[in-house]
Amino acid sequence: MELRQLKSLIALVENGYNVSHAAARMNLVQSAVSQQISKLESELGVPLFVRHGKRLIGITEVGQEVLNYAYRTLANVENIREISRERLTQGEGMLRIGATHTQARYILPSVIKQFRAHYPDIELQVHQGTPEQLVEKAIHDDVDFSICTEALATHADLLTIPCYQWNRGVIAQADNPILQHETISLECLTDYPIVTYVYGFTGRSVFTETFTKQGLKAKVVLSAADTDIIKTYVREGLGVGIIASLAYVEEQDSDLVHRDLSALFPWETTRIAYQKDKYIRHHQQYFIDLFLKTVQQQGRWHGLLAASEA
Amino acid sequence: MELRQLKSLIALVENGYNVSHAAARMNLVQSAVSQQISKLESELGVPLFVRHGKRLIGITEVGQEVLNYAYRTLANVENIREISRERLTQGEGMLRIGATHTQARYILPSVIKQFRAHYPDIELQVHQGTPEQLVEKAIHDDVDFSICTEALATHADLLTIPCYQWNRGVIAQADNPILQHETISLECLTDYPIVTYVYGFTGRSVFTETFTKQGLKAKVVLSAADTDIIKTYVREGLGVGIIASLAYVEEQDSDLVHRDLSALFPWETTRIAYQKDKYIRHHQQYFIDLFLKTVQQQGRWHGLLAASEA
DNA sequence: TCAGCTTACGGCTCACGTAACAATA
DNA sequence: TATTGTTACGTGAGCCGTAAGCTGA
Repeated sequence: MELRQLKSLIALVENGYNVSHAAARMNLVQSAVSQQISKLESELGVPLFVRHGKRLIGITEVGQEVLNYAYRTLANVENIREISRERLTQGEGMLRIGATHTQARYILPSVIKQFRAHYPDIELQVHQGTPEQLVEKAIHDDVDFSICTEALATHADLLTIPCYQWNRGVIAQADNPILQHETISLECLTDYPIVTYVYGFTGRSVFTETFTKQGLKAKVVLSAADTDIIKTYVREGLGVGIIASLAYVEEQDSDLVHRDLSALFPWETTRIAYQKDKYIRHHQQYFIDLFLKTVQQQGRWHGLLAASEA
Repeated sequence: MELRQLKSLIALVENGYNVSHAAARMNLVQSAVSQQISKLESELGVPLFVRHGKRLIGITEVGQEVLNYAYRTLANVENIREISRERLTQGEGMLRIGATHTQARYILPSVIKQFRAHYPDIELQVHQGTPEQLVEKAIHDDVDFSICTEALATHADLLTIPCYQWNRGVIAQADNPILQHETISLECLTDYPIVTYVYGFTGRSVFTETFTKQGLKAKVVLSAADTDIIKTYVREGLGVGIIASLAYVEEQDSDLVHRDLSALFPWETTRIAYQKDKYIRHHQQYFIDLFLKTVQQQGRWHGLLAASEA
């Protein structure tokens, strides 16, 4: 068996079972790919593709299993290259972090500042996106890892490390009547117009679900993807904001009052996610360690750590 | 990069960095291996071996990392072969189970009986050994998986599945004075000559530790690797036996009296262990499922399952 | 001097490209 | 007929083997 054959297999599947396209993608002619596939099938003694006459129209069950291992095999080969590249370009290269706006704005700055001090020559890229996009980016190696709260459970190819937990708080203008309640309950919140995150971001689905479970419904008058926009509209008097508490910054937001709501909502866990079989370069590992250390020092962990790596 | 090169790398390390031996092992001449290693090193751009002049005397740090991925890569390739072999020889082949005497004698029979009914043409091999040997066998693929209680935590390359829990009981001849105690305590046990397992088997180390923690010391007059021998000497009147309760069989051992001691000792967890990256054939998976189902039906689980896969 | 690795060179295998053929839509 | 896959065949890259050259022990 040759790596060449596994590459052909993958290219073929990724190009809709079209040998010509796969060959073009590999900078080869059709016949070359055709031959490699034949060799692989004859060595294994099992057809890997479903054929209508000569035309390939699908993959067999065995083919699918082989394909999975072919991906892993080539990923390992890529890791070997990465290891040596690491050695050759130590302290150089780049670090591509996938993060939501909340992470990038409120959590990452202090970590990145420390990182830069240690690795001044590494180019840092912060890729923003929705949690779904970040998961995709991590899977397709468009980023080295993604930091997010949602949408991580779905993919089996990702390894996730729980980093910290957060919960919500309400922010309001100082004269807002909601602040006169001694303790703020869910029922009480439904009386006020709310500004919070859009679906898919920063725990919005859990937010909504919490009300639904109690048979309640929050009056969300505006939802936004990031906290700064929420604050802006709260300042405009559109309503009270419900945000991740970590996004309330005493110094900058002194015109707004923040009240903790962690008694009302479940704690959310933010995780770092990266490809399961990916080789982690030293500076990547350093960043992860730094991130964990930093959030730990900030006391951002609530409750017990559930052992949850797959 | 070529698989050939990774094979050379591995062969070289496994033959004490001796190119000639490695080549002989691969049925090649020295120069061939030498060339492949050169190619690999020049492609990666990093030396993988430590040299004294021309002689190889060790592996570099990078080399070690590359080696790890080389093993994984070739393991994946082997898995691909295994997948197709599976398809070609469905229902044939063999199942190689590593087990201690206790497993083989008291737990496996009913599982194996069911397995044979479903896969009559599969050759069954039960490889016995000490837990340490079984772990080694699993790692070196001398068995498909090993079933044991000890020595599993040590190796990172093994995946382990908790299967069932067991604890100890005392067995004694009906007229033995120990049976007159209403409840048997650790202190009480120290008064009697004890026959139990040797170190490394069936929880012996935990057994000893339990006494030590209480500042006690059991008077072990004879230790053996398997329960049948312990029973034999108990019948000879040498002392009272302390065995895994599951090894007391009402029908066969009616001449001996069994008293449960699970209040005194920690529960032990028996696990199935196999290579992390190994491809599991259908009949292997079937056996594992059958084993789990059977011990579960027998109610052999005590307490909560700790999520413990690595 | 021996054991052991590298380098040079030649034969041979085999992967790829060209091209003719086959089959499907 | 256009598109796509297979088969046949020639060429060239490269792998392995032989053998000569180095280099420590």
